[in-house]
Amino acid sequence: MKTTADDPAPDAKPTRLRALPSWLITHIAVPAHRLASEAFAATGAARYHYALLAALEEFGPSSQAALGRRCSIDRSYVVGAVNELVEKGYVERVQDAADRRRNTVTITAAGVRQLERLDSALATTQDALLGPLSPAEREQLRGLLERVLDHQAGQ
Amino acid sequence: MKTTADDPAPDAKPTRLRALPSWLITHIAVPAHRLASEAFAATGAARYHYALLAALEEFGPSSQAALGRRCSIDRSYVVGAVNELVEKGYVERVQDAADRRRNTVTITAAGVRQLERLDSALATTQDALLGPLSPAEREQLRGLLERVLDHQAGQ
DNA sequence: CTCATCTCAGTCAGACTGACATTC
DNA sequence: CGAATGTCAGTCGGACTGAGATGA
Repeated sequence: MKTTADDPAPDAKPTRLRALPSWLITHIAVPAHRLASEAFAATGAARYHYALLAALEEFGPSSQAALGRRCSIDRSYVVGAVNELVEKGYVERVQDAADRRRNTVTITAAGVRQLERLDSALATTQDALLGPLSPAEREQLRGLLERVLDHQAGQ
Repeated sequence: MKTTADDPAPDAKPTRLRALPSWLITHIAVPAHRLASEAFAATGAARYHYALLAALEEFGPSSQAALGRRCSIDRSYVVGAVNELVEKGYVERVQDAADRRRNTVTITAAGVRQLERLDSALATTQDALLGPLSPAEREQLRGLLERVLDHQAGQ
């Protein structure tokens, strides 16, 4: 007897939710975060290491505050993450002579190598995340997401 | 003097991050979540109300466990959310006569009206989230996200 | 004086876990 | 017995806040 809706495809999602970009995004964010964390852990990296190394490699030596702004990371976390990176020899932290409030953080050669290791670990991750999407579709998705993020950053 | 990378566009994001779908998604998820929460609050709804009402409207009366599966909500939260919806008169909860472990939850006429209010509140939200994307691009994005989510659900 | 930087301590909501009684 | 349901308690890492010391 079919009094309740328990029988058919017990985990079918309501079409209203599937039609809602914000719902799709917040739910995809969960595996996206998990996959990235696993890739980091497997490469001996932690939470914000990749973003920090990427910013240092691209923009050169920076203060911790600037790093935080560039990577959308709170300055409180930058402290700890830079500590870890220093300990592993991936960055150097020296007090800025011109502005002695600041620490100038610089990526090392070992840091660049670690960044490249993380690059390839993350490439695998993106495959697992995007699954059946073709390269063209992935780029399409990436471009659309980039525009959405830019719009939000401009708010 | 330009010894550090603090000067140019102080919040420019590293291209490595912008190239990473998982980074884009997890960062867009933050405003997406915030915008939806605000829309819910403004309509007198809370956390999971929309998903639950949508599932009930589409699939008919369901047990709380089935609701949780359909909406990807832990059954612990379903309890509280259904309590709130009952209190507001948007759903009814009665013990299932055939299986007395279960509560059968049914949406009311007032619940359908509330669902429609939430529909239009969320439509505004999607505009704020997706900003400059054309309708065709939004549908393209939505379709790609849907395929990614389906792939993750199948994992 | 005001502001930015770095650092650490504390807070706080949200996601998850475990346990339990009930019923199939 | 094992499995599912509804319910409630507790736990736990992650995001955020505030304050304080230093210096521009």
